[in-house]
Amino acid sequence: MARPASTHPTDGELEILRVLWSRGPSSLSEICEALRRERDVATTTVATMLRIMLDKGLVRRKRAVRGHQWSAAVTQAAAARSMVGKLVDGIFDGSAGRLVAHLVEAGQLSAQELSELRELIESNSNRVSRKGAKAQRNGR
Amino acid sequence: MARPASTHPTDGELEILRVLWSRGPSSLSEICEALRRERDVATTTVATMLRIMLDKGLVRRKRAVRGHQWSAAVTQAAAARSMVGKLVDGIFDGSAGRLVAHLVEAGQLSAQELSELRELIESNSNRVSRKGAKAQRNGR
DNA sequence: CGCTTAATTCTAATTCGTTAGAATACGAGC
DNA sequence: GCTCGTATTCTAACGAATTAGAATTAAGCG
Repeated sequence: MARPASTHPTDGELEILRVLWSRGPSSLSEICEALRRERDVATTTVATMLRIMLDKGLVRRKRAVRGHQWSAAVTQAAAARSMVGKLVDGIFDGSAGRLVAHLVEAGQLSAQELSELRELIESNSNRVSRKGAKAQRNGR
Repeated sequence: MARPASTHPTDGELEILRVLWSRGPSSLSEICEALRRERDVATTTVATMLRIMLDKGLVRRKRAVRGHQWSAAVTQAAAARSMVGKLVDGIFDGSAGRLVAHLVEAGQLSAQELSELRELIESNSNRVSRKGAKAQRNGR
């Protein structure tokens, strides 16, 4: 009858994951230090969040000389996939294309990004059209 | 010390907004009916959510013959903008281009969507490059 | 007018997310 | 071994989100 626990990382959890993604495995104090560059936060708060994230399977830990060494248990790409999926289902009727169209139309992309994107699509649409005929490459 | 109220619509609120976006202004019972095509929900639950959404400025209401007529106070595009912005800041370091790259690389886009996208970029990069810097196109 | 039914408001239970103090554990140095 | 400081666990407060019953309001109809 209450709210179900989110399967995706929350905002706060994402902050910590960002630190771990960019720094790699870190101690509690290192995580705190990184977070404090953005905003004030108590050490125990971070510790509590880490414990909860451990239960959820978002982070892992390994015994270290002093305390633990914490690391992300989900990759940035995996988190991106699930969050983007949710967004797409939520407002773009499940169509990823609509999301991209929105970005282009809303002018969220710089000219440079657009041109990079064009290249990316170029190289990627080749790959896609060859997919399923991958055996072709060497004989088939 | 508690969680701050979200500035974006929550999952439940989004469900209701989706109904209003697709149906237009609706009565409580019409909203309930639409929601019940997806899952079971009590009328009072929907009424409570609408009242909260009214406070947040997500919906509007107008007196009707019987009760009110409810409508979305935010457009789909505006909601998309804020939610995409949050996602981009959250995992793509503020770069919308990275989000699109993720979509392309993760194979979330069909071949057809890719080609449509290519056209969209074509027509759009003209617009963008004329806006500020035309030096890009044949400079490099 | 009184009954039915839809809509709304009032109230509340329950869990989640966020925050952090208090208590505890433990390695290091004197 | 005892103290110092860092890390962890325990505990808890509290608002947000979700759900919905009970009570109330009000329209429409016979």
